[in-house]
Amino acid sequence: MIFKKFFDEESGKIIESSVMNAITIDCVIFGFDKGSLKVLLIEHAEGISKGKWALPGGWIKEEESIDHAAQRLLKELTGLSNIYLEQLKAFGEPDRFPLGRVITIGYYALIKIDDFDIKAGFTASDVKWYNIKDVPELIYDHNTILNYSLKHLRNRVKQAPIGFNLLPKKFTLLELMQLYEEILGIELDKSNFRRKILRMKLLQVLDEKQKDVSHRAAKLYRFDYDIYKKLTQKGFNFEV
Amino acid sequence: MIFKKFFDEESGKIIESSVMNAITIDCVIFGFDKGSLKVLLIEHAEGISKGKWALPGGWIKEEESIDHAAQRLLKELTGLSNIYLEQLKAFGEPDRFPLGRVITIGYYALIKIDDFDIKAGFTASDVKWYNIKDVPELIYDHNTILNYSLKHLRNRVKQAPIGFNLLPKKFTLLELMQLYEEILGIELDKSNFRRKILRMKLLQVLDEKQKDVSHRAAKLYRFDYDIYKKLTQKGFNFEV
DNA sequence: TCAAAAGTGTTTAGGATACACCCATGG
DNA sequence: CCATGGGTGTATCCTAAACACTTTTGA
Repeated sequence: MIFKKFFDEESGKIIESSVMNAITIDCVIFGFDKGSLKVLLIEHAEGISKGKWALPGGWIKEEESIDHAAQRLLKELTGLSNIYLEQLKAFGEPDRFPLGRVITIGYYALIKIDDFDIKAGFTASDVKWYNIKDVPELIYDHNTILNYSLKHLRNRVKQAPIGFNLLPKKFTLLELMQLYEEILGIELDKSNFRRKILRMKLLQVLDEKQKDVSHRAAKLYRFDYDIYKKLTQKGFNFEV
Repeated sequence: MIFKKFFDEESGKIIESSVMNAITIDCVIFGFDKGSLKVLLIEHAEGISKGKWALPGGWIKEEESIDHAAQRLLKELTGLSNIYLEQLKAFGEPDRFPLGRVITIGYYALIKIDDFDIKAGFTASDVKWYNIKDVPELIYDHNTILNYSLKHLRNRVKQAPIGFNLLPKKFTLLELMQLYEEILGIELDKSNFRRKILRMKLLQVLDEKQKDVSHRAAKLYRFDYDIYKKLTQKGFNFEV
């Protein structure tokens, strides 16, 4: 039986717990800020990868489900809970990890950057949001995992309105459009985008407008998850 | 180090090889025959699940990638190689396997039933194509895995022309339409389906017709993978 | 000559696309 | 009064969908 150290929230202490020894979880956490898609990376503080950047990840406890492990790790690493988190796939090349055979299960999350402060966990010396275009070389196969996630995100965002998880609760239509433009790498027509997105009836207009902008203030909208659930039940396509 | 028995093709003997001890692979193999979607199941010949039906699956060797393991297992179990095989996702509830903590990685394949004979492998006492609607209770969480695959297949089939993997090389448009109807559980309009599918330019008309049918013989078509590759490169949607 | 499926044609409604234009606001 | 983005309107083209119709062939 292998034991690893964890930070226990209830007691506030570092405890040891048994973990599965050939499987890890790695999380690709996407954010969106100032018109750019970003990913959360950590710098390893110890071990063979000390000083190198990596996707946040960790070990699966013996008694928890893998989904739970992903949620737990994300909470430990970012402070966030109850967010959009999805399994990507398992990565299992025999040589992906230099110290033995370890398969990792990739998860990805979309979060609202403004909702929380990031802070380096106890095996990380630093944690930073990287612009997708400026990601450095990462440890192991983490660049592969990231690229796969990105491809997956581009597909998923066209199937379901998951992009909203990257925006603040209240947003303008232009912000939403720019999010899609950034993720998909395409240009969209303002007028047509408005019509398309509003026709879907997924957005609620708020009785509120932008402030402190040096031009006509735009209406604010919010995404209505209940409406979305009703629409998905009878099959619903989200092409932009 | 844990060892398991394998059938070695080169020597024709049963050999022992080291495997990863907390991870398995399970395969959902879909087929299509006489208008019905089918799945390949095996009956366990030994162990705690003796006499029960299950998805074909097995252990991952220490030195092989998980994709390779899936391909190998599929070959051992069905005789088929080099076919459309995709990772689904990992299933990791802590209680999914009764004798310990084992995470399984699900794969699925679409194959042409007529292309090969199925035969029970050496830890299986029987192997059978089950109509999707008649699948019995399976071991562990295999029903969950199967249901997930089915949902996934229904989605995937709308994104990419993977359905062709289920049909014989030469097929009629009506057969193709019935395949989609069966998988998606919907009814399609013959005329509109023809137009839509032919406009995509994915099919090559053959200089051949159906034989031995008691009505007007239909033209035979085949799917052209090269054309498909060209089309996908510039983003290509496959809604039916 | 009938049944059954192959295959074609036509009409209509609604969405996609492109693009011109007016509106509101801060500087 | 101008720059900037917010927001609306419209003409054109294309496709989806519904459905009626003709053709071919074996029994």
